[in-house]
Amino acid sequence: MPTTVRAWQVVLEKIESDLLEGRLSPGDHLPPERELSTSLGIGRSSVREALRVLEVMGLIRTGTGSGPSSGAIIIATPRGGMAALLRLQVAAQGFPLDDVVQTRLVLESAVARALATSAEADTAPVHAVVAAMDSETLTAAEFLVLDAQLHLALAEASGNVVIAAVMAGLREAIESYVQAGAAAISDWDATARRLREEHHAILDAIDTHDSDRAVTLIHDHITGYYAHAGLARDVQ
Amino acid sequence: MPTTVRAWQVVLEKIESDLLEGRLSPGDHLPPERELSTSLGIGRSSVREALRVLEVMGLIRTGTGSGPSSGAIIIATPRGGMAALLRLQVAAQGFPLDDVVQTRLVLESAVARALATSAEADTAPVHAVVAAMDSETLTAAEFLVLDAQLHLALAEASGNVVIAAVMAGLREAIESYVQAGAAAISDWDATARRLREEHHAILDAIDTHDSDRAVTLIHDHITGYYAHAGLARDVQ
DNA sequence: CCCGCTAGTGTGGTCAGACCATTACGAAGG
DNA sequence: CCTTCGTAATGGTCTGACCACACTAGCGGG
Repeated sequence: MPTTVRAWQVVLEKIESDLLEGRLSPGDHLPPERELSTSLGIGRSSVREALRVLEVMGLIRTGTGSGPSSGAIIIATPRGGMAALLRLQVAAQGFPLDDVVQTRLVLESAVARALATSAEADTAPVHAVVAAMDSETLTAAEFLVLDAQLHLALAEASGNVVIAAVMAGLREAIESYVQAGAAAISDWDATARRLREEHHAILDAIDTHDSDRAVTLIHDHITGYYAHAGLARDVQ
Repeated sequence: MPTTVRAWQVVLEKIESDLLEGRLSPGDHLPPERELSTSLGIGRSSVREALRVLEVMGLIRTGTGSGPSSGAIIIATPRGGMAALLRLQVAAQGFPLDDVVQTRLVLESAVARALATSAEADTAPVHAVVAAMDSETLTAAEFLVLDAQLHLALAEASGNVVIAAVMAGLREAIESYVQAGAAAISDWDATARRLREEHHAILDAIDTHDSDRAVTLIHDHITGYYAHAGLARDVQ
């Protein structure tokens, strides 16, 4: 039992309960910091600590000045917060790299299966990214940026925002490792060619509703890259 | 491009880079707030905002007083942070309930398959929880607490801390809905009996390495509860 | 010499007040 | 009617102060 509730926790709980009770919804403005401070009987600095947490977690956006775009506004965009959390945990060694990769594997396999099974999934954004990656003039870094977009587009096409957010976060959390791995690959052009072919094959399997093949392909695609880049240790 | 880097971001970036470069590791103490403040040329209140973020994300633990357990200590326990993030996002409607349930489904199925496939997985903690749930004198709330522990124990047995953390967070994020669903079930005793049987069946499938059956059982177990409690709308 | 109490020190937790930068709005002046 | 400048509202930041807490060193009594 926490003997003492810290001041900023009071603010956090108040806002969370306001959200749950429907007193606050996406798009709404939070009361100004000074008003929250006086109404809760809590110093403004403590209020700010709570708002900072909400901001980093992607729940609010803050803006100075006056007018409709100022103040703290509920936005509920989970991407940034999830990415920050995962990135920091990986940095602090709370999340082993292998577990991150394996989780990606689980989620992407599920996404591929869902897309290949669904009849009305919209894969147009995925096709657009794959087409962009066909350019031969891309550097490794540019290629990897598009690759991240591709996997994110797949997750978004599945329509599950939780999976999309987690996958985007996982990918960003290991971004530096992916870049380092690319630098360690001697023949990048050949690797890029192979990756392009795999992307086309995955998309083809999805579009032809061959779900088992889609899952196998994306599984091999991910494990293949990490093995090739010398990052994986023990992926199933 | 962020035109202005806010003061607390500087602190966050400094600590993240210290973690990545190995200058900070789990168990280490952060410099005192006042020292960080002067060394970075940033006000103490801004330093505190950054530390608050790290604390809520489960990266550090703070303690007053002096001695080895005081100050800010790197702990990297992702559970609390993941749970807080998911809970708030669900509250703010950034994460639809259905997507949360579906993600649970994906992760738990993967966990069940991994456990049933692995030869040396230690399922003793899982058995202990299942045994505790066999008591007939449990209230619905107590039963659900144990149920949460059960699913968490399964995830932990798989050895993947990322999946375990996400699953624990997802479960906590929808805890209030699960409780509300239980209250809406008329014949709770019969439901509890059925859930117990399903738990035993799942564990049996895992122990006999019947992975397909384990996946099917856990899938039906979860979808069954949400449908019965009137929570699910569109789970695949 | 040893034990116990006490004053001191270092830490996070909190608050109050001040000032700045930015933005919008409105009134005054052309 | 349009432009311009002042004013207000808001977050962003810093400073300084005080409190609560936990340990530590040193003093005094036995």
